[in-house]
Amino acid sequence: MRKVGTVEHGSDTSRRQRMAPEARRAAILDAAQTLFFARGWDAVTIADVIESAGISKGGFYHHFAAKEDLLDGVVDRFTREAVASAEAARATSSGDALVRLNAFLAGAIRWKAKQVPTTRFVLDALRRPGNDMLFHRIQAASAAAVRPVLEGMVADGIAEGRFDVPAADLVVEAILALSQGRRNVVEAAIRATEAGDLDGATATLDGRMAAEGAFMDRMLGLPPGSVALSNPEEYRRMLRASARREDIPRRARCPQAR
Amino acid sequence: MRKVGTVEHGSDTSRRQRMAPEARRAAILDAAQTLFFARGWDAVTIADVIESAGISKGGFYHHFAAKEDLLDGVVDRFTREAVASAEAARATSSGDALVRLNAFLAGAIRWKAKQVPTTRFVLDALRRPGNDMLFHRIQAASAAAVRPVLEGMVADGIAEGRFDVPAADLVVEAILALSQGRRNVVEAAIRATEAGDLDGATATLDGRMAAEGAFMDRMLGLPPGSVALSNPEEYRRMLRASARREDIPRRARCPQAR
DNA sequence: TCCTTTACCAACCGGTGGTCGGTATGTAGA
DNA sequence: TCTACATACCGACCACCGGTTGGTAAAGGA
Repeated sequence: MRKVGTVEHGSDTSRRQRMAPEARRAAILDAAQTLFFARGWDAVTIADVIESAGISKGGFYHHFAAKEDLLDGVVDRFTREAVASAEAARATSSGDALVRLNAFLAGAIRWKAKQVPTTRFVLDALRRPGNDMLFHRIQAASAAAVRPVLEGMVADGIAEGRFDVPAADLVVEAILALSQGRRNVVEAAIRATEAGDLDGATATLDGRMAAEGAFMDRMLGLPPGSVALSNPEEYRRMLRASARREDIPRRARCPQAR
Repeated sequence: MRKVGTVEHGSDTSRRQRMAPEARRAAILDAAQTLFFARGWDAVTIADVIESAGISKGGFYHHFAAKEDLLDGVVDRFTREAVASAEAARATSSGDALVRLNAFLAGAIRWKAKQVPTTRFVLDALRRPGNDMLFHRIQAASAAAVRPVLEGMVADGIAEGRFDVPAADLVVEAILALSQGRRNVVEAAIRATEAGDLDGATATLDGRMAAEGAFMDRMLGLPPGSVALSNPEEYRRMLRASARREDIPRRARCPQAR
């Protein structure tokens, strides 16, 4: 038996409003996502989350069994968005396989651009130890979500006799890897933009995308210039938008500087 | 001031043997590596490591500033081995760029085969939350170590007029991604081997490697069959060897089943 | 022999994820 | 309207983990 005494656990002043379960869950998830993106996985404590979400520790553990469930929730949200975007791009586009592929890729890039805050965070945090987990999970989940769509498009192109590939699954793997490797270029471009060199940043990013297009032409057995990823105006617009956002403030206290 | 009293800190019975710094460091690193590979990053505590290495907590922190340094040490070892293997393959091979590339790839695959215990661990643990970090670090460090070698070989081939590629850096990215994506196939092949289907496993693995070769032919602008990765006899031998090893035992106590 | 450095130790600490007994707010049936 | 049960929520408490600290003894040079 524990010595609890006559403590009034739920005094009227401290008791919070009762919310619908899904709403409370979403609110906690929102708070957690913001904090994770600002500080990284292991720099965020349950105490931070419950303070930000306005709930007690016990209340938190009523909705989530463990801290890891927060990660799952955030990653799930990303995955769902990516899938929805990819499926939408696939559904709305018409024409032959190449046209649809171009539309899909453009849509995916545009979705990625909307994720610049996240990207920015990942760029900052990639080398910081505590964020490996969050980064890895998001990347793996996104790739897993996009892969089947890409596979379908490549298979369609082959079936239509439009694409000529020796190994379709390897092509998909390579395309996925390219989009992940693009991160470094985007990082450089964003930094250059913030440093004032919008022209140089645009050239860098557009050059990378043109090279990716040429590479995909080669992989899919298409004549050069078929996969059209070069789009300087759009990239300029994206970079300019990315430079305008504010950084999410970091935690004030820093327990050990190491 | 802390109340220490007259405690005998280093009684004769408990004081350990004094070792050479590098030897002790290596011993701790060995213990840590075994534990990490068996249980994963965050399931291993400092207490586990020091118990396994036969040293006190204070002694541990004399050699390592933080738990993360253990990770760095383990990953560094891997990276160094990969680099050494790659450089050796590059140095010993003679002939034109294609011959050297084939020799290099064969050497890299053979090195990977020696890592089957690790691979086995990663395969088991990839979905377990605690190992994301270890997995991600090893993969990133290996890729970072191999990338410059690959870049050099591709550049050589282009300079010799042997390869025809639109974007060399993207080709390297794709090759790296292919070797990482191969993991899933290796996983399936090892499982099949352990289930008794050595022929099927060999066919699966060799098929994948043949496809990778064909894909690289395409990327490098070479006639089909140039990059020779198909080698059923060797893969059969590797798989048979991989099936013979024992699993590292897991931790006995499990704090919460969750 | 003395002194400095170094390898090592045990106790301790702040903080973190997670648990537990208990309380208030619904809501369904009598 | 009263009662009974499920559920949203609370906050004190706990085990334990990574890391710090003050101190000890062996090694090694002068």
